[in-house]
Amino acid sequence: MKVYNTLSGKKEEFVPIEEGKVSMYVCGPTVYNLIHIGNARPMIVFDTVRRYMEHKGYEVNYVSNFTDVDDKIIKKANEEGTDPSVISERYIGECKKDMEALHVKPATTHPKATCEIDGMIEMIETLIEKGHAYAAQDGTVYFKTRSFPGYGKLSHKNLDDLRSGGRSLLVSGEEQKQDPLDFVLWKPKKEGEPFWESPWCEGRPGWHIECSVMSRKYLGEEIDIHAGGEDLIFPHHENEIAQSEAANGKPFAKYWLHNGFLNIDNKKMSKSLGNFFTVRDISEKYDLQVLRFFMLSAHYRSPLNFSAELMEAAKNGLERIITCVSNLNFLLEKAGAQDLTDGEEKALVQAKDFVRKFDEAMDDDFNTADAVSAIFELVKFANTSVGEGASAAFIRALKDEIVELMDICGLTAERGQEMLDGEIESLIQERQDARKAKNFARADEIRDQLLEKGIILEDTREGVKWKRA
RNA sequence: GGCGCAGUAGCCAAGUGGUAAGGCAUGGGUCUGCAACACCCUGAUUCACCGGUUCAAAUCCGGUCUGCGCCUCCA
Repeated sequence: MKVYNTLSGKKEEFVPIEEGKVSMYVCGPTVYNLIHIGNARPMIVFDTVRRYMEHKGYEVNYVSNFTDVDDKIIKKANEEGTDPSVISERYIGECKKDMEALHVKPATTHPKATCEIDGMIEMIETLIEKGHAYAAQDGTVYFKTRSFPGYGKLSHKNLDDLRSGGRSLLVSGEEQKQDPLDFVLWKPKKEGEPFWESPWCEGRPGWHIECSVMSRKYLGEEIDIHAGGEDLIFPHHENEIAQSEAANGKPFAKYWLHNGFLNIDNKKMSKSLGNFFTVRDISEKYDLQVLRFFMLSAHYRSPLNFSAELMEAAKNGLERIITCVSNLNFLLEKAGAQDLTDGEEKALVQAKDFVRKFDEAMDDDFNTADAVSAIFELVKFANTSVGEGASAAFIRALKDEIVELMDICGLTAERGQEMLDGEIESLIQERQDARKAKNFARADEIRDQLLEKGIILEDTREGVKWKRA
C-alpha cells in the first residue's frame, strides 16, 4: 500500500510503526456552528482510509479532536448570552449527527481540548525547560521557532522566505515576540473569556498545542498517520511538528496526509460570497450518503468542485449501484437453481478482476475515483451476466461483492428490509387485479395514490417492484 | 514577492513512457397496456499551447498561457 506523504512530497510504501496496527490522528472541527461541506471532506476521506485499513486487517486507533475553546465559540456564546461550553456541546452533538448520516464511524477517541489543559501546560513547561519556548511579560508563552532546526520541513518553506515574503507577519503588533515567526502556546485571558490557571497567567492554550498533546496522550509520541485539510499544513501542522518533536525528542508522525479543498464554482466557499453550505443544508435535499459518494468520486488530494448539477450526477450514479443490488436481491428470491454452473464459476473468477482493481486503486494512495469505477464495472458485469435461470449462489456471490466494496467506501448499497403496510400491499394487489382485467384507469389511479405516499412502482418482467422516493 | 497544485470528451474524473478507465448527461434500442423505472449499446485519431528528448509522450524536459491554493488559528 502506497500513501502520498506531504513530508517527503512522494508516494511511499506504508509501513506501520507496529505491525498490524495503525495510529491515526485527524484534526477535527472547531465547534462553533454546524459543520459545512468543506469540513465533511476530511471526515469522509480519512474515514474511508480508516475503513480500508481495517478491511486490510489493521487494527486502527483513530483519534479526532473537537476544538472546543476558540475565539469564535466565545463570540457566539457572548452573542447568545450563554457559556462557551453550551455552544461547543451543542455543536459537538450536531456534528456527531451529521457524521452518522455521512457514515463516518465514530473515532476510537474524540478528545476535547478543554479536557486536556493539564497535559498542554505540562508540554509547554517541557518546551520552556528545553529552551524551545519562553514566556513574555504579560504571561503569553511563545514557541521559539528558530530553536527547532526542522521548522518548515512539512510545508517546504524556509524561515528566511517566510520572513521576507510574509506580509503581516512582521507587522502583527506582537513586538514582544523574539521573532515574528514565533507562535503562541499559551495566551492570557481577556475579560469574559474562559480561562485556566497556569504557571504563567490565567489564560488558555494556543490552537496548535492542543493537537500535539491530544495526539501524544491517546496515540503515543510517535504515530503513523496525521491528517487534515491542506490548509492546515502551514502553520498548524508545521507547528505541531515543532512542538511535538522538540518536546518528545523523537519524530512525530510518519505519514502526513492532506485532503484538497472543496470549492463552490471553483471558488473557495465563504460566507461573504454566499456560497456557503452546511452539511445540514445538503441533508434537506439528499441522503447524505450521496454527498459521501460525490466526495469519493475524486481523488482526495485534488480540489473538488461542488455544485447542484454534480450532486445530481452523484445521486444518479449511486442510484445505479443501489438499484443493481436491489435487482439482484429481487432475482435471488426468484432464483430456481441453487448451485453454481460451470459457466457461473468462470464468471465469478472474472468478477474477481474488478475486486482486484478496486484493491489496487485503494492501495495506490486511496484512489477512490478508480475504486468506484471498479464498482461500476462490477455492477455492469452483474447486470449483464445475471439472467433468467441464474443460480442463487451466483447471484448472491455477485451481490455480496458489490455490497462489500461499497461497505469499504462507507456506502450502503442494500436497502434495509422495509415493511410494507398491509394497506399498501393490498393496494398493489388490487392494482394487479385491475391490470389483469385491463381496467387501466383504476390501475393508474392506484399508482398515483401510492406515488403521493412516496411509493414508486415499477412493473417488470418478473413482477411489481416498489421503492420509496 | 515566496512556496505549491491543476488544465484529459457537453459535465465530472482516472490514467504519469507503450498507443485514452469509469460515471453523469445526450442519442439509439430492449422491456411495458401506457408510463415511470431499469437495463443494453453509443462518445476524445486525442489529453491547454509551443518546442525538445525517445523506436514510442497525455505521461519526461524547457518555455508560454490560464485557473486555483497556502504564506492571516479557514477543513
